[in-house]
Amino acid sequence: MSEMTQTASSEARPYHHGDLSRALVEAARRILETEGPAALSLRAVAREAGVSPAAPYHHFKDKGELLDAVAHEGWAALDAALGEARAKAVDSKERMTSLGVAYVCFARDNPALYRVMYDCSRDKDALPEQMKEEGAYCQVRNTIDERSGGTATPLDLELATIAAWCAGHGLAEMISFKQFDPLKEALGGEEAFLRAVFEHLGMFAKLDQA
Amino acid sequence: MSEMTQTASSEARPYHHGDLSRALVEAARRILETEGPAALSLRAVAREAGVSPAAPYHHFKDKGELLDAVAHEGWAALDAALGEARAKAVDSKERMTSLGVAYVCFARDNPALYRVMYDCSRDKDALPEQMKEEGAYCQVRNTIDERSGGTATPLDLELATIAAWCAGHGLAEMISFKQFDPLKEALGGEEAFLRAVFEHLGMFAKLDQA
DNA sequence: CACCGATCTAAACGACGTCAAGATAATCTT
DNA sequence: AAGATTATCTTGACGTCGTTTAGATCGGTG
Repeated sequence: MSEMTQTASSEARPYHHGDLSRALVEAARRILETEGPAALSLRAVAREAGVSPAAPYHHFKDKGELLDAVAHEGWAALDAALGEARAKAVDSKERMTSLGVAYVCFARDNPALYRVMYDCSRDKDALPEQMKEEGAYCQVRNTIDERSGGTATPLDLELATIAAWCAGHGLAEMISFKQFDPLKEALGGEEAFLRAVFEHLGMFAKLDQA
Repeated sequence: MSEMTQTASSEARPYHHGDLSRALVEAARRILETEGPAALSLRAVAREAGVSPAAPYHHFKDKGELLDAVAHEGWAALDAALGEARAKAVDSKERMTSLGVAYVCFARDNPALYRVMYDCSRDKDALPEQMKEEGAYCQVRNTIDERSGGTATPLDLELATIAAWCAGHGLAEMISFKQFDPLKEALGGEEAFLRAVFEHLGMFAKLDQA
């Protein structure tokens, strides 16, 4: 089996790595966290994993495919984060806001990973299949459905899910702009700011009045 | 003065271009529209403008500064688009939705430019100054203020503006995913889809009930 | 007219993504 | 167990990129 996850500084590695695919993805995530998306070159990933620049091509068709793998892990992590938030909130009314806050916090805490996730999606003009089957998107839809007491029509449910997703993503992209720092302070912290914006969105006005 | 906007194929250009800054920005926009953001290299821009790869450095500190100039024009174009939409809508209730639709349509019709606009903002962790003074952001705030009859507190007004902006941006980024194509058809077109989502956002529930 | 600063070119550097050839090791066949 | 096959990794190369340095060219000022 594979030894430790190994960086370039380790002792001599056997000629065959053992599990280079995995090591490359982990190296990529390490670079993303420490140096940001701009530093994420294929060569840098290979360097970090301690292999030659051409080695990754035996495991991924090209750079894009490696990033796809990274993005896949990102979506899985987001799924998990939303799942936790959903489980914690007891009140159905509050659960939706918690979900939104959790989404934005994930993006804030993993900005580079979040960027890669959407960059990959854009290249394929589609959100990952992963989301369709019990992924993050479904969690949002289920939470909304639950909140509406199951009375929402499929169309309304889908529209509400899209609306919520867009609001979350939009806020996730805005939250890092320092423009809003004074406002965050005035409201007593970032999470309070998030909750205030979500409240203003009143994303479920239509469902509530039904 | 400057001759025609000139591509690489034109007849011999004088050694000094005349207005290379402008020509470079225009060349960049041309490349963005025809070949997309991935093809937008400094060298390609210089090629398109018919100058050497080093020429741009006498007008812009680096590639980022050229993109800043492109982004600046993008924000101006967005301002104009929102201004038009705002002027057309007579009903105060409808005006807000029209503004949102216009925003998303701008992003859909100028996807590469829209991307450059936000990429530049991210590099500076701030939306452009441009927006602060009668720019797009102010137009949204003014429209919201107008709608609330001027009764909204400054805090509520700011939060509502942020909420609306996030919703618009989020929807703008999602609209291109083909995931939602069936839904668009079901609703009878893309604009109908946009309006439906905006309606579901009920972005002004809080202001309306006041 | 001579000069000077602004503008452009030519040539080079290192880093990048990618590919073709060859080396090495694990696995399969007999 | 020995040889053949296949998967994996390295070396070296190609073209492109952003950027810098040195030199060529030109417009305007004395």
